[in-house]
Amino acid sequence: MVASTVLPPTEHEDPRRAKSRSRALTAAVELLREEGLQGLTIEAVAVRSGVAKTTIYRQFENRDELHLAAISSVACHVPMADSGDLISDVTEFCIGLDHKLRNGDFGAVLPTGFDGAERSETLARMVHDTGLQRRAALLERLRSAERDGELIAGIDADLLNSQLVGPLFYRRFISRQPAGPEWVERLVAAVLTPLVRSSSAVPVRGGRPR
Amino acid sequence: MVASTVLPPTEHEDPRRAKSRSRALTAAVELLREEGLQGLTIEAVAVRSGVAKTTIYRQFENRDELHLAAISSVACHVPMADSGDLISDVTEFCIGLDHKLRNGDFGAVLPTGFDGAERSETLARMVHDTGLQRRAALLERLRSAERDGELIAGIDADLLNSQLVGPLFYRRFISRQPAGPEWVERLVAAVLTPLVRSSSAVPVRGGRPR
DNA sequence: GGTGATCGCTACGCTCCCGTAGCGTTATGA
DNA sequence: TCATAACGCTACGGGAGCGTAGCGATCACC
Repeated sequence: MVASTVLPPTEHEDPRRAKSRSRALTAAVELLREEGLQGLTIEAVAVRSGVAKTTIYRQFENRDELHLAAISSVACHVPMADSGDLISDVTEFCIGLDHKLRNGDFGAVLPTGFDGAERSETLARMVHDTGLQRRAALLERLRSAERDGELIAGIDADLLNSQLVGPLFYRRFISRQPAGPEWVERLVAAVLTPLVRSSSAVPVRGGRPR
Repeated sequence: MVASTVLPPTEHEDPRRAKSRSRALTAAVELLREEGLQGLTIEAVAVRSGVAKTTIYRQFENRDELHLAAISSVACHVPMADSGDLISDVTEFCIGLDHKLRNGDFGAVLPTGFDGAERSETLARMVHDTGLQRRAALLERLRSAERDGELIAGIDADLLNSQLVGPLFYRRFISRQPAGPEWVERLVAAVLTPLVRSSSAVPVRGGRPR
């Protein structure tokens, strides 16, 4: 996906080529941060990066391809621990995700793709793929908890993913409300507590796990 | 909010003015649907609506203001019933919201504002305000259920709002997964069942759902 | 050290869109 | 009826950005 226009797939790549692409992508991400999709123009990237416009066109066919590459260049990895304590692992995971949504390049650049994804299949897939690693990690952890008997059997892992991660994205991009570690902690507790086997079923409320 | 450039607030408005604005806004929404924010230009709106470019400038200072007005013009109302059965009321409400997110102008136009909201305070407020009625209706219904004893006491209504509505937005705009009435029903059940008092029915964690 | 790939630079034509001005025409409301 | 407010139309200067072409200089690799 997002292949450069002319690239030797496995073979050795000319370091000059790699460097100019890297500089262009960095500038593109900065521009997206500061001015949004509107500010992402080939000309602006050229000026900021110091890479000649012609050189940029040698690696990216047009602005859309550069945009795509910029988004995929900031895809982030959120680590998922498996300590045996599901709720604390997932809480940590969600706190990490929330932090990346609100501080890193990832969260800043992602919304530049939402509108385009409505009409571009490629961009839609890119926006979607952005969450694949995260979703896979979460699902795997949930299933492992199910196997270990920490969770009740028959959980709907995909539904749980939406329940855990959806509110974070929602508050960050749509309702634009604050979140923060304590809030995320409450969210995870509310979602998972009713599903864990051992603990008595005390739902949500002022619980203070960990 | 989003006041027209030159408008007599309460006084009678010239019907010619109202009509040209309405036609312009309709065209703007269509363009946003079909081509996204990129396609929203004063010239394109003029051509499509049949309203002269100069006339559009007489009512909207620039593209951003027109964009803002277009978004606020599609703000939708989701009705909330109070039948005494909380889960069925909320389920219906969420199904209605999901439907509007995926079919109406509202869901099509909203993402055109996500990127800009990162940098424009006005647009951010607009995107946020888009959910005010919905949030208020949901919160009110939750509190009424709490008063009636249908819900346990001490619920965090704002958290619940994010839990119920967040996943819908998330799947619509970010993960781009399908939803549908059955899925929404499962979501609402998962979120609310652990909190309803008379939980003789369908405990999510009960014996052995399988 | 030689060869080919890559770069930076300048320049260009082109398109789109901006926002304004001027003017005659038409509909509104007093 | 009549003043005026709003309209549509045309025209314009200007800026931004696109994408390409041609060139000499430089760097990587054999």
